[in-house]
Amino acid sequence: MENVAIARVLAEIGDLLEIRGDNPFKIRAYRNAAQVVRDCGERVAGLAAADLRALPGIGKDIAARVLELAETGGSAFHRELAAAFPAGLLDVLRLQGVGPKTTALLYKELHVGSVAQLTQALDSGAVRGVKGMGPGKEAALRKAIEDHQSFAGRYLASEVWQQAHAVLAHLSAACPDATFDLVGSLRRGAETCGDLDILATDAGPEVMQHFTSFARVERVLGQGPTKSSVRLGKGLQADLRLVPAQSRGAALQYFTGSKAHNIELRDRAVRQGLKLNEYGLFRLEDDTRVAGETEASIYEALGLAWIAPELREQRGEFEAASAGRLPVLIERADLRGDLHCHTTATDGKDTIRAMAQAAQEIGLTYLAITDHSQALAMANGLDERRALAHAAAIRALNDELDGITLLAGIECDIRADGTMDLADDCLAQLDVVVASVHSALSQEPERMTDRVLRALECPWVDILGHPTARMLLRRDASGLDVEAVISQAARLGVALEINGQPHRRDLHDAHARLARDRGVKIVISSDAHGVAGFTHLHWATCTARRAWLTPQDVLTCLPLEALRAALRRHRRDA
DNA sequence: GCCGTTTTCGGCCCGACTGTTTTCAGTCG
Repeated sequence: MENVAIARVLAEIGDLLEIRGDNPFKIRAYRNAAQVVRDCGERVAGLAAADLRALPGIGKDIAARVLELAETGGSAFHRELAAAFPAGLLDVLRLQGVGPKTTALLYKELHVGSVAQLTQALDSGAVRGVKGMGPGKEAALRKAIEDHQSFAGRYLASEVWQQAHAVLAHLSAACPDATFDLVGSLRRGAETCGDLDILATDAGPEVMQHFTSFARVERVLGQGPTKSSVRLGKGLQADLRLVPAQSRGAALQYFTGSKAHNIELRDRAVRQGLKLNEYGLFRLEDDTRVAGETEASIYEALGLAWIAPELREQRGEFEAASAGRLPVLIERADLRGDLHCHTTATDGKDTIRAMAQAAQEIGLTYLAITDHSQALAMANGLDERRALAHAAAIRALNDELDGITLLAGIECDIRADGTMDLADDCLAQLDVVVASVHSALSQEPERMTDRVLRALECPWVDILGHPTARMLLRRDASGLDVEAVISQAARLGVALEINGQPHRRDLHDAHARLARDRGVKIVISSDAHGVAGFTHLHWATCTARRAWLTPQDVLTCLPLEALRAALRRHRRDA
């Protein structure tokens, strides 16, 4: 059983306990454990009880449930809880504005067990007969159902980024003296976002009116003097909070999250006789402000170094910050080259020359052209003859370029049986080979793993591209045993890619961190299919930072000659 | 249900907004 599947069951136990009205701290414990499992780089299904219990937030009971899930694929406790309520009740719980109390009330009073039954209860007028349900609630429920049907609920970070900048441009024009910060999951560099969070300082309450009257606002969900929420196009919810300038640091900290990080930080404050909220850090005894104008002042007052937003996921950042062992995280500007992109030779939109110029303009000093191999017929993939001719053209262009060096590479398909799509003597003549899986994605986990392990045996494979082939919000990762692949990559000196396409972000952060810990080098790639695609390096860097990576962990931070020497084909220690 | 440099028992983050309440509960982040 994969981590995401185990995490799903644990989270659902939390939801069901909540409807049942159970101890809120028990509910939190299950949700917290679900997050820990989801973020764990290793497969928790493969861990022994003692190792499970070593994970933060997993104690005796939850460890036993995880073991049971790993062994049997199910949990008796989960089945028992689920049997007590209709399956559709969890959908009711997830409606906007509907919490556990309302869900339980509707179920108890009206036997509402699904969104469809809630619609019926609204239409029949039964809802308004329930105590506490007025016309306002009734209308809110109808809107929530409407939203539930039209919005899936999560958005790619890159989509939210675009909307965010449109909102910021509008607000900045309306309130030129105000300061606006993007906070929430977007600031943490997350892969997907549930909403968009914006913080305003140095602004009057009229900023709320400007916000809710923005042209792209489809619905105002709430408006007050310091907090407003709106629904933008495609259903994305955006929240704006206004705080005084002296609280900007505290509010940045608070609204950036994550929730788990904030709970721990507040807990630390309480243990030191302090109280932390979005307005500042205060002494409990007399409410004296201790810090709040900057984020760093808050962390410092709590005995911690400032923690980069990407690390705020309660994955060991507090221990590192208090011990002075936080990593100096990689930044986009540390990247000296890109080893994965496409041109018009296959499915790219721009020529070799245009790609080279675009890469140079963003500060790169080398670029590997890695078009597709023949198996990707749909993309006009290259056979051996075309691949070598393409390589010759790439190298010839180097004579005309100044300030950037092109490498002749290929993104070679890994066939369903694990053999490479191009002959060894062809691959040997190239400067760099990225091996990737593009087909037969539904293979059984064992077969998929064997396939990739076999591909890595090919001595000319330097990099494994987008290892799990997942597509965020579209399809799950393949059944690949990533830990086994990491071990093989470490043994053979193959680098693993963090692919920056916004819907890939593959490897994801937890696996990239594990790979680094096991001695595997990482490559940060754009997989650009046109000059605009180099912006993907930003998203790959976000993932690398969330994986705690430093420039020393990433091959593409090396200058060209050192990079060449570090590629698997040239490694002396391999 | 988890956890421990005050603790193996007794805690566990905190404030804004909404709708239904005539003083507050529920939800959200």
